Amino acid sequence: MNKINKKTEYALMALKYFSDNTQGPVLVSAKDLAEKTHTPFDVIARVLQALSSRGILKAEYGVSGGYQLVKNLEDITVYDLMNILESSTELAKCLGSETSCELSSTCTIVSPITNLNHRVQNFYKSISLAEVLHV
Amino acid sequence: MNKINKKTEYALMALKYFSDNTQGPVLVSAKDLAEKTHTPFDVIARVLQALSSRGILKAEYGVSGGYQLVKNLEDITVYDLMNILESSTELAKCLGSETSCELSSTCTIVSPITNLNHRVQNFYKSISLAEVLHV
DNA sequence: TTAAATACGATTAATTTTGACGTATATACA
DNA sequence: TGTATATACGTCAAAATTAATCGTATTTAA
Ligand code: FES
Ligand code: FES
Repeated sequence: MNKINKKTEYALMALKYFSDNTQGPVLVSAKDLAEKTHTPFDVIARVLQALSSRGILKAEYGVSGGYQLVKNLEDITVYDLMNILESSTELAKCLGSETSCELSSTCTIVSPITNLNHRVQNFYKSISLAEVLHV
Repeated sequence: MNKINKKTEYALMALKYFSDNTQGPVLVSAKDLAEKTHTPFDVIARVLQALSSRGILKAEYGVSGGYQLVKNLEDITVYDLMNILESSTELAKCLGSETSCELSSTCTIVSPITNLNHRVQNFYKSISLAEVLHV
């Protein structure tokens, strides 16, 4: 289906909000972001946690806590984001995990798929979030 | 999830079989291809029908019938194949169909997603099946 | 006439994605 | 020091999508 999932979409919305509102308060809570982006709280909360654990956001606990953008969008690629939020960035199930192609020895297109997979990943690695969001 | 679906995978297998066996008989039946590629008959049969309806294969009815490759793999792009066999080639549900982004006016990333979508599609349009399969 | 092949509508099964619930932990502030 | 508010995360259920199957019609060589 070649689609990015909702989590990646929500992440783009959140990051766009951060980069569009550099004047306002630095810390923005998950609740606020859910409202601003019209996304379900539970889901975007998870997304923010994931971005935080990967050093893109910084989390502040407590009453007036929230998240802060701490990485430059120029330095994050679309591939990075997918890697954090998609269940898998591989073009086929067999790639990447322990269920290796070589084991299922009947497959006739291991090397074509592997090759295409690399090309797609390199493509996504070549695009920064700054490029995507500042259009 | 960014994955190609099984139908696209099976199509690659079938097309690879055709292009690897230019010496043998020109017509190959769905049954044969299912055996050669170790794929479920019903599914690959549908795939072959789809490729046939789009002018990539030519179908021959009857007892000694089957399919024949009638298009040059150089002239088919990965995008073409996805367009034939994937439920959608768009990066987000809202793109392309009648459920337009503009209608769901709360979305904050319509133009970024649209832009990224074009880039991805152009990327897939730039790769031919010959390039993919002859590695 | 019959067997073997394509064509396709409809349905079911399997998998993946999305969202929700419950609870633990941390911190500012009254 | 208690309370409200915020992040963190394990688990589960619902929804959507993908994959596979069943049944039947049509075409044609032998
Ligand atoms: S088993 Fe990996 S491409 Fe087929
Ligand atoms: S509605 Fe189309 S990208 Fe959000």
